[in-house]
Amino acid sequence: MTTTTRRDLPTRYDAAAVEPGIYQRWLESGAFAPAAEPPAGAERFVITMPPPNVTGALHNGHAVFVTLEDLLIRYHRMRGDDTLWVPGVDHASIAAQFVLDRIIGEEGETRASLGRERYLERMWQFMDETRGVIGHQMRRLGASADWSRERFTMDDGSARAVRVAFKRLWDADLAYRGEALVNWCPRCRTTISDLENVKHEEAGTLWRIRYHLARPDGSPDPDAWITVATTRPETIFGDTAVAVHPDDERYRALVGREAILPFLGRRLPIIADDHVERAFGTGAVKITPAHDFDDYEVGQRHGLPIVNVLDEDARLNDDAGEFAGLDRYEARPRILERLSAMGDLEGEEPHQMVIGRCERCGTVVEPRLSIQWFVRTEPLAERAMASVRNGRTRIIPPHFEKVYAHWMENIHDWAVGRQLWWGHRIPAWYCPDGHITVSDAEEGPDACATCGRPATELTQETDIFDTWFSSGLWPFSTLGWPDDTPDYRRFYPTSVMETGYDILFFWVARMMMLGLFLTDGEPFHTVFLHGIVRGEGGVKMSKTKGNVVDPLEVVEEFGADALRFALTASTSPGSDQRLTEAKIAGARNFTNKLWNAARFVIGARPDPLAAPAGELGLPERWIASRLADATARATRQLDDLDPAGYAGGLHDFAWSDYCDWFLEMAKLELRRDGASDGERARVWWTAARTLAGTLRLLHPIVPFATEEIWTRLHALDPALTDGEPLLISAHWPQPGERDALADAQVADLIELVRSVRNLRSGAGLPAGEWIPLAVAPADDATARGLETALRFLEPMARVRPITLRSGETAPSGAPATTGGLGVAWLERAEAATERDGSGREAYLREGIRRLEALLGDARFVERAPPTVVERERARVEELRIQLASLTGNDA
RNA sequence: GGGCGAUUAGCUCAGCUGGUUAGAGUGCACGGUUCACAUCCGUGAGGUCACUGGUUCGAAUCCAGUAUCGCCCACCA
Repeated sequence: MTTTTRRDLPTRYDAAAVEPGIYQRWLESGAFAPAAEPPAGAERFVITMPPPNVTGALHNGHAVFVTLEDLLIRYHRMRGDDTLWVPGVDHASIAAQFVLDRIIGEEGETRASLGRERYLERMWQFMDETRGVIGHQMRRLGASADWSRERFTMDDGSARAVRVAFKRLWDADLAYRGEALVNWCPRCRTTISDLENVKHEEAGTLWRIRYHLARPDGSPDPDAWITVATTRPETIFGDTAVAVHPDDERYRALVGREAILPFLGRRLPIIADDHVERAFGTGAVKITPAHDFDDYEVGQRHGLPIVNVLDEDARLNDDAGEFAGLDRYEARPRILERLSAMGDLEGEEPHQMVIGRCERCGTVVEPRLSIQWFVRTEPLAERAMASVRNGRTRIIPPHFEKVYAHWMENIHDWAVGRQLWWGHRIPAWYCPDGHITVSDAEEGPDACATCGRPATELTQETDIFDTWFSSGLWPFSTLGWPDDTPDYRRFYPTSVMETGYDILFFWVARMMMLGLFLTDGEPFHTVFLHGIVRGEGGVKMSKTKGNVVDPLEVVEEFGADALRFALTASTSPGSDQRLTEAKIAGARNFTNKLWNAARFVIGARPDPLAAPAGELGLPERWIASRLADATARATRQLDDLDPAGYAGGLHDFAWSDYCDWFLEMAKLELRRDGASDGERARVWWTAARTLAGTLRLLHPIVPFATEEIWTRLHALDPALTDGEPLLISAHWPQPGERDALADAQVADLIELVRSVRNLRSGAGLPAGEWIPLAVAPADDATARGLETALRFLEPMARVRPITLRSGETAPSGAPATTGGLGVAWLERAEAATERDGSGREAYLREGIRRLEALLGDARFVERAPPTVVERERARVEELRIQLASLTGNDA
């Protein structure tokens, strides 16, 4: 038999060196995948994760979701639940095309030069190169997802789900095709959703332009005009009216007359509409229905013609006369120049305005009139709202329920078509007569659903779906839907959907709407939203700012456990957090602390190990009680989705209770003269078993270090691990019994040790010197139990000898302290001359003063609950006794 | 223009449904080579809980208002 000793183990835990090997062992053990059959009576726990963009490398924002989801799944796996975590990536059509366009650009190609087919071939090739990156990074962080079920939103299963979903929406009249003004990115050359149209406050200019009034013969009156204010002179060619407010006295006489459009000479009716803000600009607005959302509505109200003057690249088209062919921003100054030359540019002023830019490329978004596919969202939103309102799906933190509800209430129809190539093509076919056939068959329809023309005469829609359409199906499409598969039956609906609050609308809302409609149930019962990870100084990490911390670099330096712990310990649902190197280093120190505690335990094993003998001593009973408490708390916190509380609580338990106090006491017991081999064995077993219990509790958050230590404990003696060779598959512990007496006794001991150390330090006594101490026990009962306590007090406070002085009080001037165990004072002449370092007396006096004031207040005694009054009375009594024993006076 | 959140030690943050003299980590100061760990151990300093009112026997905690910061939504061109 080989014996492991401390010497065999390095004093520092080298996370980066051991983590990959541990992950490999987990993989080989098959621990990540659910059992073939659900365990009898097991509860279900299924994670819905946000599939990251296939194109992007993982950043620390992703590390948060990997960490939180992994910790939940590991916890529930240990609980014996029927767990599943399906990993995967999103095809991110617009983002992927953006990246690929750049790549092929470097190769001298463009989208147009390649054509759709070759472009898509190139895209799949690109996917082969990048698809594995995210998965690799997730694994490095320890993600215990079921990789055998890994999915991609462009795989066949997703494609089928998309077709079926859309067909059902179409059949239910929840999808339609129609003309509408949509957000258009001239650079990406596609429609984007409202959410992708990011508003920015920017400095612009407001120009005042004269539109001459029309004379009866239709010619412009050189001496009469109406001045409009605009920020977009280049859309002038699309004007079809001038609007003023109906109550605006300045213009009342003009309503009903006509103005002449500069350059083109078109006659524009002057109309009255409430939409116009009298105080803004000149109070007169040019109405351009094809290029402004407001104007479009005004146009609808007044039956105005719609004139589109921009092409898909945002260049002026042939309707722009002499300016045709110019880019919108090239045209602007030229138009202004000409207007100025004509004397019709009345003036300009700086103007702060909100401008929409494409989330992906930053180009100013152009409202564009086109025929698009829409999903009718109102009926879907109604249900999605109800599910949250009635609690069938809860959102954490709860205040996001309001945000969610507000968005749902004001929802617009969802323009789902994208004029891109990389994505799921909309399964709609047009026949020459204009009929639309939507089919969910992979090969498309056999014939026009309306007139029966054969498939050969039909042409498929070229638009693809918004990426979020397929993501919206994720919780069930990844489980085999629309087929009634075993996975779907077993794992749907899912349990916790964990993601960042920034995609609440993009993704969560869509999953709710589509899930409820398509599966007739909520896709998950809990939405857990985490915050954004910011860097040093609180700035959001972004590539352009160059402050992105690569999780893999962190992992290499500090270990995945450290990153996971740092992220978890300072996460608060829905709130942003700052990730600093100091935090990560602190977490790394914690894993090192665990490692060294294990080194001690392993090295301290008596050899040979006798059979444990005797009753559990005070430190053993105490740590068992503390472990019971830590277990109960950790369990509750994980059930309540309080990962930060869980991490923090165990950090304290492991570091403070177990290492600082229990192991220190255990050392003394193991080395105590006169201890029998059986007693030593008993103490060691407690130390080792408690360590094992702590590892179980910590495993979800620091899986690697705990697994590594577990392995060594198991090798040392399988009895320590209950014969469970791998911690990842070990069971979550049940909390043991609390021991109130041991809790109190050790709490008193700790207080006394601290107080005496405090006295020493305050008296300026050298750290290494042994100082005589006198102790007067609080009472006879304490006196009888004091022997054990003093055994620990002596070395821990470095006091010797300790003399019992029952009934005595501290001589005046002696550094003294008191607590539950009684009074203690340093017996040392020169110490007495030093200042009283404890401050204990002042503390007690202040406490008594406050409580007496409180209890002397008749209103408090009369109105506060009796239990509270009673508790305060008992407290003041306790403090009085302590003070009396300390000073020798009857206080 | 609406709405939401935040404001607690130098820094990063806990503090649940109101009830000891408000905590932790980190930083700082001082002291430590006793054989788990200096990525460590011990001791200490440091906070009128943003401000003003109110409710209450009692408020960091509940209510109202104010200020500052942040975020989300929104059709003044």
